[in-house]
Amino acid sequence: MENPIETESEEQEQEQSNSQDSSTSSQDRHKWITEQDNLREKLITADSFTWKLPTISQIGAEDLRFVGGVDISFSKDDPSIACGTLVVLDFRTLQVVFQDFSFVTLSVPYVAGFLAFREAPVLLDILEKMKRSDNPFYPQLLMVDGNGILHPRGKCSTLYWNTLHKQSCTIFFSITICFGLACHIGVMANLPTVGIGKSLHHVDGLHHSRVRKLLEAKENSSKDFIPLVGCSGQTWGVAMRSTQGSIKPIYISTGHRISLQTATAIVQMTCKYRIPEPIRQADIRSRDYIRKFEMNARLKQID
DNA sequence: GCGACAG
DNA sequence: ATCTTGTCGC
Repeated sequence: MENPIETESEEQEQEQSNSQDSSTSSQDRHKWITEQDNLREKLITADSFTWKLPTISQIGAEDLRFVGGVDISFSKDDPSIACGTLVVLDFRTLQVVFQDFSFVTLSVPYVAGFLAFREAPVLLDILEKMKRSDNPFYPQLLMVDGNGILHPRGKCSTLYWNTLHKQSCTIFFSITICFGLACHIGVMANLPTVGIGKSLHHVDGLHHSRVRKLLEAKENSSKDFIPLVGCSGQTWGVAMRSTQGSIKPIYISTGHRISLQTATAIVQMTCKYRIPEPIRQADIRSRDYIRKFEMNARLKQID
């Protein structure tokens, strides 16, 4: 009888001997995996902060006040040119109180499961710059455009037949590695972070069909929260229907130093639209910034 | 071997 | 991520 834990080492690498794609070699993937493993040792998935969650009735000085949002937009002219953006919102008013941008040329490609190695460096730079300057608006919590622990890396798994749902499922073991962009930024910046996914990253038997069924089962309320419980029994995050009648939910997961419960509550309070306001503002302003940059580049061409 | 694969 | 058109609603 095989011990299922032994499948742990079956980290299957696709050998890319293709010389064209030097930037995603298996050596790179190996380095990335090791780095994720190391950073994950510092991951905290429970509430770990000094501020408090404001209540409707009373406002305290120690309440959460400054919530950040980060996003990256790309040039349509040159896809390697990107604009990293950090915004900070006042949690009470949801108004933007700080914004900063940074242009970069990205050499690391997007590889599913390794988004952080492409996007985190720019965003961490902007955060670090803000912290260095002792800016009073430095965020107490950061929302990230991408997942937290809802992340499929390191499939230490086995297939089994789930008679209840009449489908085959993948069991994950405790050694499962889950460390998305939000975790990566959270640990590196030592900041509470929440991951916001706009589409579902398949983990532990969680597929669109399964989530859709769970959503349809709760049609009465305007704001729904569906725990994303995988076949193994682990809760990876929450699917949230943030807008009334919206078919497409957002996917919330713990990044760092926050529990899923607290994260969900805060995201709900910042949702004027489908996407929570810190992420939405970062996205809008980032696009705007790169659009103006491209307009300038066009004008210079004419000269 | 094939499909799937956050942004 | 980005490319796309119109359309509905305030």
